[in-house]
Amino acid sequence: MSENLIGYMDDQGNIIDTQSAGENCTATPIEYDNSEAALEIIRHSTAHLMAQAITELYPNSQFFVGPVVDEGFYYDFRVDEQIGENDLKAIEKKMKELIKKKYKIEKYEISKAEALKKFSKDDLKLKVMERIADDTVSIYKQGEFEDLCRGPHVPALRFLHNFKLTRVAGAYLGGDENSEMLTRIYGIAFADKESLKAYLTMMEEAKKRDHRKIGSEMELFMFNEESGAGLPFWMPKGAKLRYKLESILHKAHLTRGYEPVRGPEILKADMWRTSGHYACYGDNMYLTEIDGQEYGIKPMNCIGHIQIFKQTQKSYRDLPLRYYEYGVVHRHEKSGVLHGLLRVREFTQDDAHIFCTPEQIASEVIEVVEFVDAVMKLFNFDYTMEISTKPEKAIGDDDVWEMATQGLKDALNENNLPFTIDEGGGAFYGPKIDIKITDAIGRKWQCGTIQVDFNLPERFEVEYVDEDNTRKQPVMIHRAILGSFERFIGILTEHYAGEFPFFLAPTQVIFVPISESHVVYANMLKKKLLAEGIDSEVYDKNDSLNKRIRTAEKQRVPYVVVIGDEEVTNNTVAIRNRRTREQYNLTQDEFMVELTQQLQEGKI
RNA sequence: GCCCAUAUGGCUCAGGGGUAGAGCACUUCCUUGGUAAGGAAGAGGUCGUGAGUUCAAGUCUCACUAUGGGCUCCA
Repeated sequence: MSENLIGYMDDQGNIIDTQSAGENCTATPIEYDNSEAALEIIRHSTAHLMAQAITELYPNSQFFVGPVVDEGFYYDFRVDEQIGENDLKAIEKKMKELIKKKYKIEKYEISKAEALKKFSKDDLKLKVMERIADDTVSIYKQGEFEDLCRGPHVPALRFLHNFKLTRVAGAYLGGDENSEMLTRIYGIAFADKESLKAYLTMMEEAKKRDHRKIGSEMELFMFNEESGAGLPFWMPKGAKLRYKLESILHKAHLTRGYEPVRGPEILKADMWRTSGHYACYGDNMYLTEIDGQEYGIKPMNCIGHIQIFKQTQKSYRDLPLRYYEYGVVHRHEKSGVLHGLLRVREFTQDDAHIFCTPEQIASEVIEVVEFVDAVMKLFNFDYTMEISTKPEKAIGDDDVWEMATQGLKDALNENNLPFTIDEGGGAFYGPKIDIKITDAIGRKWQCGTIQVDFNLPERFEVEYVDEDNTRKQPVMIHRAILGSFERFIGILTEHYAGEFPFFLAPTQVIFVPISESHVVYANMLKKKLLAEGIDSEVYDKNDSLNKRIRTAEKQRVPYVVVIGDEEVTNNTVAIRNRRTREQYNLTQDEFMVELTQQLQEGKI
């Protein structure tokens, strides 16, 4: 047996640890390294080692589950003491002490009945066993410590060295909000020191591009304690960035046959009763009273668009009719889930509603999907699509749901677009396709969404006159591509680490005149750029040249342009291109051509 | 909402039961410099909010507010 053998993998991809495998196991051996299978074993055992250390430090602790997850492992447990980040070091130290005792990890099996008796005083273990169907359970033992566990584990503690406990958190027992909250400690482990170090470095890098950090460094947006949580303020730089994104998208909507509309921010509560939001979404709505009547601030824009559609009589010739709005909505998100721009209580959706016939659903959905793809390509985003089906809390008939869901699947299938299914994840009024993009730290965020809705047109009695002069009900397709400007800009910021493409950068050019005599030329160029819709600044503060270049660079602007005697005399510019990290000289005309070309890149 | 942590000048942070420090930023002056920090002087905070303990509280306790890490991943 190899020194480095820590388990086997059978034909089905199941991991068998050395404790479970017989003497002559013929399955593929798993060596101690950073392979997926090896890491799973190592991390699982590290979780146990952590539990053992916690038991020694906090003798009253009781353990629930300690699985391996995408990034490392965790263990949920109940403990009398409060454990904070500062206690993690002590636990790590104890873990290292335990390793020195060179325990083997042994396994034995007992019947479930015996196990129930053995752990009769441990209600968490009993809870765990409730979820086990088998008649026998396995127990792993290392030194004095033993734990009910399915495995797999490394043969001995000597395989565990390169780990780090990363954070302590609270977690509901079984993930149920109404259950008791246990303490959870997360950790990570690798087969070698270098990989652990690389992982920790990567986490540091991810922190550096955190949109909250960059957003405050670049003065894009802010929050304010006195004003309330989850309510973002857009500072001049952020507002410029946002305006550019809005403009790009505005043009893209017009070329795709959308028409701009706008509804009020607040509507009578009866509207929300009719729509079903009051019943299904009321907990998340901000309600108020005006002149003795209840009103609700809109959490969605659909109602406004429906009213506009209904204002004039529509013919089948008007369909598909596409209304779009940068709709400001308010939603009461739980305080604990707020997160920078990625989860806020007031945000602006790039929202549209397409009124069409059932026959037009597939082609409209395809067009939206193409629109989504164009936007994602513009920013080089990877994204995935997911179809969500009927949730528990829903309105509308089952067969209506079925028809709409099938419509979405057909649209994607016919175009060979891959998707996954989220059973029960739909909105209460219809099935949907969600577009999820991955941010710099690998987190997935739902951005765009395409939702088919047969319910609202019925509830609001939306109609059009068909070819045969009868009144029919159109279908509504709700869709957003960015999702919200807030979240999307948050993700963009992390994606680009603040180095936005030229067509989005809040300040696109910074001029640094070498001395006072060059300021006039710089200001003239600034004006010229502004006429082309390009934002620039002139850094003529009384600082040294080097200092001003440094300050300009730190702003992450695409172009820093130095202006001196040479440039003024020859009508040229000396460019520092921050995106390509190159330095070169251009004539004024060449410069204008280069910039306007880059503006064009933002066209979709 | 729940668990844990954090909250000091605009920003980043140090300090720590006896009435606050640094760097950057800011203001003024000198310097007019060719590609990532020239020099000098100066202004600015009562330590998130409220209450309590104490002769004395940024410093201890409690509440609140805000921020951060979590709350699907099954022995």
